[in-house]
Amino acid sequence: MRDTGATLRDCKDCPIRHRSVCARCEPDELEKLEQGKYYRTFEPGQTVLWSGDRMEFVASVISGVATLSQTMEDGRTQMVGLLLPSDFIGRPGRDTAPYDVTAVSDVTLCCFRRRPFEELMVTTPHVSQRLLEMALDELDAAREWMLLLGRKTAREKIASLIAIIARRDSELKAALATDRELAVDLPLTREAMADYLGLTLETVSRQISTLKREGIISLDGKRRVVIPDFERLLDETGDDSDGGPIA
Amino acid sequence: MRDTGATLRDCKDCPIRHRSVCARCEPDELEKLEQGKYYRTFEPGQTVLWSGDRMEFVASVISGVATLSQTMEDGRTQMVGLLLPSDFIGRPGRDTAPYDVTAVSDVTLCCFRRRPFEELMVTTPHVSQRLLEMALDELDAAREWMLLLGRKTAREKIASLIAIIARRDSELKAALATDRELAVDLPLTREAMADYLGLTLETVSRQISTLKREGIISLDGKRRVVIPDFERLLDETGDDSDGGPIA
DNA sequence: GACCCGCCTTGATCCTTGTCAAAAGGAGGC
DNA sequence: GCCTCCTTTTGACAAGGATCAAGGCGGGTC
Repeated sequence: MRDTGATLRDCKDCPIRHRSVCARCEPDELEKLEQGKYYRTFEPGQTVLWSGDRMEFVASVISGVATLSQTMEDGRTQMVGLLLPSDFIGRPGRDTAPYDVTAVSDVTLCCFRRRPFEELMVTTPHVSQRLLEMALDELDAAREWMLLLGRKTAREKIASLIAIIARRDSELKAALATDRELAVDLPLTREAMADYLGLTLETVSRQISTLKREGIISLDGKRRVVIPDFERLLDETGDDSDGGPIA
Repeated sequence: MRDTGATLRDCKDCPIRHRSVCARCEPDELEKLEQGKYYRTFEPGQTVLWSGDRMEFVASVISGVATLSQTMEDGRTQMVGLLLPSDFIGRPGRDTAPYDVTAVSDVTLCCFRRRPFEELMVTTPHVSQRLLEMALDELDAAREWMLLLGRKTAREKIASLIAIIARRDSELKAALATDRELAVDLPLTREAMADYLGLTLETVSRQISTLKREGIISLDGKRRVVIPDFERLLDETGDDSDGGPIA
């Protein structure tokens, strides 16, 4: 929770400028936003927000990975979202957090106090427009995840997770060459993957071992996955050939 | 797909006026909307939209129940949303349907051609504001469903489904008296419930029988469920006592 | 009333995944 | 270098839910 200070002060140089909630803003709107923002950082494992907490701020993820998760009374946990750079935390018009937000890696957030932000939304229509787009995209992602959780086998779940991370990774870097060897870092522990996929960590480990044994992936250390043939991995996801679920 | 004609012409008398996408509209905005709208009806089992179809219109559900679902190549199906009166169909800025939309009962929709609606959104801010609210609510519902799909047992899933339908039902009618006997109609077949819950229809049937045997619910016909003690049903959902999942 | 068809229930069995347990890596501290 | 802690792997076994297979109910039609 230390302040990163002056290192990231200017919105124009912000790495997520074109994809975040402020992506559509005009220079004058950006200036207004710039007034109220402040940075916060979190270390791996640190909790950003507890479910039920009052939300004093909203934020965009600038760097790092955080998770959104729900826990039942007896400890069963389900991850309901993965927060990556440019993703937005918080919901205008709601003042308690519905989920736990936990940093997985070192995370830097660009925060705004909630009230001022809500007022700002009224005066800068480009923010609410963008927020609607982002909410609808998240809704699609959540629904795709419902198919995975409800109907896919453990093997398909693992293949899907790796494919999704690989696809997002390559989006960040360059166009995806499906026929080229590809390597991705899994930002999650086996347990976090299990919580995301609705499995146990043992099953995750076993399925990864099986995919490795069959040559569909290989491991470089525990966390780095090499994908010799992306198409072949996609065959294991249960989705139809053009990548998404039939949808 | 027959036109209901003149029966529902006036927005002021619309049963979903205060909860739909136009809930926030001022009289003058409503007038603009009124120009472009038209009604369509669908019979049980009829498909409103196939996934992949061009979406020529957006719509609000006025009456009846429809489902949103995804199907995998081999036929596995997952329902990703239940569309009830006031729910919105369609996504501004996207022109192919991401999911199948199917009428479960007789359904009446209030439709707008998509392009004019999108233009309208720009000129009537109250529509996009309301759409953002609705999208965020749906996102919460989807995430609650992810917990159910990923972590709940078959028994908890059934109990949760009945509790959710009961709660929504009583919202429509009056305040929920948790200690009073309560009866709800399940608008879904066993198979549709299975698709919603990520189970097979046999498991759904067995769990309903078990809950009945234990006196937690009783059946009046196949579709009507009587809940003698709502609290006791809630105990079986796996959620914490105040109703929602810990969240 | 008899027949049909769709929906639902129930039973027997199988199989995927969860549970419990132990051991193997790997990273960091002393 | 060695120890400790945490993550991951692997094994043996149990169990929850799926699958396969009959039947039963109920609402329509003729």
